[in-house]
Amino acid sequence: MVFSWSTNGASRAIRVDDVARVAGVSAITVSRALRTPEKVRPLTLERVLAAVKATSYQVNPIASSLRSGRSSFVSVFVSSLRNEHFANAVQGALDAFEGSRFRLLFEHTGSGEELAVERVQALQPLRPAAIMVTGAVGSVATRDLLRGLGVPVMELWAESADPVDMLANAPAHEGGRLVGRHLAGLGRRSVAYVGSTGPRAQSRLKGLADGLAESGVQPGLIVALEKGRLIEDGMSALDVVMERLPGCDAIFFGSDVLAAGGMLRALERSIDIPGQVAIAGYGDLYFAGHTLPALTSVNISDYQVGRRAGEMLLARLNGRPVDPRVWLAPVTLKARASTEGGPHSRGLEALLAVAK
Amino acid sequence: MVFSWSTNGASRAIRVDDVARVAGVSAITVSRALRTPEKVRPLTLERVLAAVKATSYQVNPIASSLRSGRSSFVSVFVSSLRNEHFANAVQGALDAFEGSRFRLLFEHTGSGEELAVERVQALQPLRPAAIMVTGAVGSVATRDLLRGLGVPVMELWAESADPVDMLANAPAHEGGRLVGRHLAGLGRRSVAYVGSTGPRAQSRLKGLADGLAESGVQPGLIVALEKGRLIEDGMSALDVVMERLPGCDAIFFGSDVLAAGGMLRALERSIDIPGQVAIAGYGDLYFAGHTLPALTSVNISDYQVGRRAGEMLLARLNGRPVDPRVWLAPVTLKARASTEGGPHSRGLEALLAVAK
DNA sequence: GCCGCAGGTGTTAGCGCGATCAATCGTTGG
DNA sequence: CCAACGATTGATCGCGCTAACACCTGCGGC
Repeated sequence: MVFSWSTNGASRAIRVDDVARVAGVSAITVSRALRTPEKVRPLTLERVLAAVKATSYQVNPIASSLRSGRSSFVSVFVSSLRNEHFANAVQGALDAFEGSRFRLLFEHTGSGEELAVERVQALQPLRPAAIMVTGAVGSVATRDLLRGLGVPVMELWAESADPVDMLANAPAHEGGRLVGRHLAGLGRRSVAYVGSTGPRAQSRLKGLADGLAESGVQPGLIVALEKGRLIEDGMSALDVVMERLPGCDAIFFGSDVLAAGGMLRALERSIDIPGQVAIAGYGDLYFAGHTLPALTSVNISDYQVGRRAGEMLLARLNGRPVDPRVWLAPVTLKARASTEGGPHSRGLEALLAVAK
Repeated sequence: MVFSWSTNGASRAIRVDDVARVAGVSAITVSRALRTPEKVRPLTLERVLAAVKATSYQVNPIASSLRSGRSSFVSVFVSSLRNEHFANAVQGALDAFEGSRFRLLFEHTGSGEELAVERVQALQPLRPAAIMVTGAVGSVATRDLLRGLGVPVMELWAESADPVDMLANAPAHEGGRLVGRHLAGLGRRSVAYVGSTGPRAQSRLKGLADGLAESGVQPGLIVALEKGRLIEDGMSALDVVMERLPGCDAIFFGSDVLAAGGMLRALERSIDIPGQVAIAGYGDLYFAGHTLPALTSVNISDYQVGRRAGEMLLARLNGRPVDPRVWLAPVTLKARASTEGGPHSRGLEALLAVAK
């Protein structure tokens, strides 16, 4: 048996036994001191913690997971980090877990929009401490599987009225309603909606309709984009709107990027914004306040949604009850020049004025 | 019975023994069939794989890690996903590992810019299969520690000439040089640089200087922003430049967001772009081609950098040698109207023309 | 026949920790 | 002083897998 005492070689990692010996207690007491300190006498705790510090001991999460049947990983499903709101939310969750013993583990999502049953099944051997899913969990089979895992589940950006467990979201319906009310309140009567077709878009659209209805207005046209995410998509969507709803005096785009495209195309076509057509976006991306004219948009607190989601999960993981289990982020309308009066209220004419 | 483990939590998970029994072999043979199939007779392999399928067996990565001393996690350090380029790169890496047995694990980065020694030490018990770090690993202690772990290390977005192990990057020096050459070639002679102070910014600036030098031009002013990331920072930076370098005829911003701010402020101050001042950005974010005037920028293939980094790591993890160990992404100048002739070549006047 | 060798498979053991239950300690009241 | 009890601490074992080694088979060469 080769056993090296050399200090310069690949020295063996410190284990609970080593700490136990230094502290003059048994291994299990070290384990308890670190996991359930309230079950250890204060004096003992102190000695153990001192020994931990002295030996630079770090718990081996792998061995811990195998024995306890629970890992310290929070499995995260995110369809794409190229979506800025998703990326910001994930960063929020990361920040929430900073300093805790939990880490975020990215699961492969596959190509489909829906979270596939097999993807959840693949989680089982890992025994994640919690699961975070972007978007609602639609299929009943997947919901049952998730519940069966017996761990906290967080649905992010989900519109579901009946979450699997916990949910954090900026309610799209409310966002849409704020825009509808705003547009109708400004006297707009022929309103088009441009956006994708997912459940969040549906809520947003429903909200828009409800907001408009307060003033007796109905959406005049709905342009559903299958995969519309680019500025170019917004540009061509504006053309579609102007062709199919000639008297249109307001367009609500499902994202700020689309809205920016719409404004650019309007500029090209000499359509006055907001004079002829008011334009509103969704998401309040960093550039929204700086387009010309400044883009009216809905702020959805993306970072906060992820941050709060992380905090809720962490609370549950630490044994604290979380109530209520649904958290809705503040959704605020940022009314800017693209829909109403303001420094650039008359669109291009304002640019001229600035340029003198 | 595929779902038996989920519906009533009582049922035990499938283990190697179960598969072994079905296949009529020993547990170790099952393990070998899955990890090193070339060491198993084809006929046996077939029988085992059939049994795996029949039992819906999934390897328990936790137990595997504990025994083998090597996990299937790739530890990732990213300072912030709010940086779009970083988020895109991470998505690239995620896509590269899709379908493999490896998963990305997000490590807490702490507040400091540099990767702290303790953060790497904290990895030790986890035995990650590989490590991915955003930015170069500067400190010698951290470098030694990383090497000591004996796993593949990937430095992303690092300018280092002497990587710890592997490196994937869009060379900032080259990007800067392209801009310098471009600006000087257009006759610009009084060039300012606005950007942050990190190592990548240094390379970019060095590249700019080299590119300008080809035409005998030197940077006329360097504005170092400690934490400049917002449009507003770009706006105020333009004011600084115009005050301290009155004859300035070109500004290179370290990011497109800063550049957008600069252009907006120029518009407010009736500074003609590119007539009076040419403006170039860096990163070629999605809006760069759609500002007015369109923003000249440097495309850095952010998604590809992460994707390729993931592929290189995966190759090494699968035992294939990776050579060369440094991959430099294509860096291309997207020359647009903000620096040169084109549809909006005369800045505001072009807007007027479009507006008729 | 016998050895040597290599490819294929099995046996044993233990990775490091914590669930479980047993043992011990300290305190209180009679 | 001792019993009774709760509060601490300890001994044992196994979580599921695979490294290390043992063994077994078949084959070629002498």
